[in-house]
Amino acid sequence: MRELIEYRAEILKSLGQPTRLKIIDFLRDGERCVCEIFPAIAEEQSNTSRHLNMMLSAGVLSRRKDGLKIYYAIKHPEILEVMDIVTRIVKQDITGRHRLLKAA
Amino acid sequence: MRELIEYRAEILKSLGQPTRLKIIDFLRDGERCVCEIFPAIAEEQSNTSRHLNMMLSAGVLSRRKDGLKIYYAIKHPEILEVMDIVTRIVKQDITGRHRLLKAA
DNA sequence: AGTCTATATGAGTATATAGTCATTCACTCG
DNA sequence: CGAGTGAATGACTATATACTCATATAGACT
Repeated sequence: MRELIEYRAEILKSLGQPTRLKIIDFLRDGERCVCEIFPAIAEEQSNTSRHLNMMLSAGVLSRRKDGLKIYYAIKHPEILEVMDIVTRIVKQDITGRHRLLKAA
Repeated sequence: MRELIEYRAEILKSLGQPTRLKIIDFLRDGERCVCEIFPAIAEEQSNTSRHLNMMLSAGVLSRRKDGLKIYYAIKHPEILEVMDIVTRIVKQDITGRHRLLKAA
């Protein structure tokens, strides 16, 4: 069961990159094909494809083919919970910083 | 507000590495000094120090000095929620895989 | 002051990552 | 079949990362 740690790290790492976060944010409302994703996040198709693939093999996304298009979606709704929690932490920390700055 | 994404990524990235996960797991029960942490996770003192520093500047850990010792702790309890969710995802995925393997 | 202890840092190495451009692959459909 | 479309991949570059060993810092204690 020691690989659990590797697996957990893989998931978290795959979420911890700005371009991939943009993808996750964009997929929040449901599955999208690559051709919708890369313009939405303003990245190259090839780069987007690599990031999608990485999140797929980390177990964060799922993939579905329909004709020529490949649709990616967030595989576990819990991923969105994680994102919400992290967003909450960030906002807390930022207001905390403001407080400190004002106090200084 | 666009830096929010960078900040979120920084937090998640800082959690997405096996050695750092071991540290987080070890700090689950409360603050510990470096001298307790690095033997517990079986890593070099210097390497441990760097990881602690990284998580500190990502806003994941807090730091307290007491005499010669430096105590690190998990800064936001929400971090543990995140870890629990991710663990749940991993376990789900693993049992899912087993099911698939058995079916095959 | 001098020693000892706990932590941090410099320097170096090997590997991983994100990104780009060009090309290939897998299909679909006329 | 052949053209055209959407997605993936090869090759490359630049930068970041994890780690190690050795050394530096900061503070405590005699």
